[in-house]
Amino acid sequence: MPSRASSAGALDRGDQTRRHILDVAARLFAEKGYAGASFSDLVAGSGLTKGAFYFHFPSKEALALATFADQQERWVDVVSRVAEPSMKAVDQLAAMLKAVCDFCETEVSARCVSRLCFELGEEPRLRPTLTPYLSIWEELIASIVRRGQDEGDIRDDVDAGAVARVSVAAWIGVNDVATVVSGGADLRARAEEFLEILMLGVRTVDGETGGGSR
Amino acid sequence: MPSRASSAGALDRGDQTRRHILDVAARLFAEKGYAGASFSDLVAGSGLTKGAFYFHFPSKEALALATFADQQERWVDVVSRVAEPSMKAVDQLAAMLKAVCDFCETEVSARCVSRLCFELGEEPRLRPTLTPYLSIWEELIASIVRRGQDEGDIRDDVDAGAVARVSVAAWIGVNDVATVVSGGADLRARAEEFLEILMLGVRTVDGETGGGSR
DNA sequence: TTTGACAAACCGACCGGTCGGTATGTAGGT
DNA sequence: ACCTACATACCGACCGGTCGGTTTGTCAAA
Repeated sequence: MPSRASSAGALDRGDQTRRHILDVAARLFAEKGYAGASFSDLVAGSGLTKGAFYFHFPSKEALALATFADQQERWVDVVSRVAEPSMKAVDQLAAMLKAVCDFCETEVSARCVSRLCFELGEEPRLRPTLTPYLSIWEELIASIVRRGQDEGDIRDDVDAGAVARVSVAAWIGVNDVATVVSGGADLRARAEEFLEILMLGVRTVDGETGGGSR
Repeated sequence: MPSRASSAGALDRGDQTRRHILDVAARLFAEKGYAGASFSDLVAGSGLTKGAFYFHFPSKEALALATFADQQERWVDVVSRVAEPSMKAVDQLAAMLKAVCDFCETEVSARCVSRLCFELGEEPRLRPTLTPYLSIWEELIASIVRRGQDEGDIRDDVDAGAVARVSVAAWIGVNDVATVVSGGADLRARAEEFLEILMLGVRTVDGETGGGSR
């Protein structure tokens, strides 16, 4: 019996450390940004040493990229969890917005994705790695908007892609503004304000069959 | 009788230097952010020396704050220049958006205002200095929206303040996204997309007297 | 079952360079 | 002479990164 199973608790020690490093990095990058969070900060923040860091990641930049990818996955998880097939598209959009607000309120590290995206994106070399992050959201939202059009809740004469692009950008801006004016306290209020105004324009008028609000 | 007037050409040499430093700082802060632009970068970027910098500004932070304030004034100038009393409010909003797009396209340093606002705003101590920047825009836009309501072009049942808050946040997000996905090339397209969708919701329906679109 | 070879995981001292900041010097106008 | 407006030299702390060494876990031969 080459036992097989056993290997638990030992072989994945490295994975655990890697995970820990990623979590700490996400928090610090979210708080201080890429340039603002020094390697020493990261080392001190975890209980580890430089050697451990550089064993798992070849450079600070690579660590940031890995952190970015890791946290992006969490965002995708959070958002896809609210998708119930029975839900109407317009309700799903609202639920998604609520979910990301919850996420931002409970996890300080949530903001690291957008911060890293924009700070690292300054370097044109890294853009191909970063921009898909935005595309994913834009495409996801666009597809839901199109479904909303099929369901008759969203006007047919609006460009689903444009709605998606605007929504993503607005969310990012709302997040930034809320952070600086209130430390994130009024994030939810501002986000709901946006959704309300957006829906004012794209929703079909009650009682109509869809295809323009007048 | 202490001469007074004459002093031209000599006394304002310092002002010129200060101006030059501010311009260089604006460009570098816009490109690299506060933490990313080192003092040495700033010194090297201008043809000057550290001594000159520290004569005019007591610290890097003070320089950043001064740069922020200086560039913010330019934004106010750019926007207020498009305001003609004869213009209808809705047209003025569109003109303002066009003006800020132009500004961002021609002046790379334009972005330093928002970057500094958010990066320095991380420090709660500086928020009281920074947040008025956002309030100014929100209040300016809100007042124009209210005028649009008086003129019957904007629905009475929308909250002008909310429209303003959303617009400012959306603009900031649009600017960020456009920078990272295209280096700013599609800023105008994305900005117009936003205005279109916004207007879809807040504008009164043609032929109606104003006060709700249905 | 012990043992020993080997690799993965981690440590921490150390590197050259750069950070923001200061102290001192000095040219030139008034 | 004195003050403004710079230049220069220098500081300690810290930057991201390297490296030789130690520990920890894996597996196979004895």
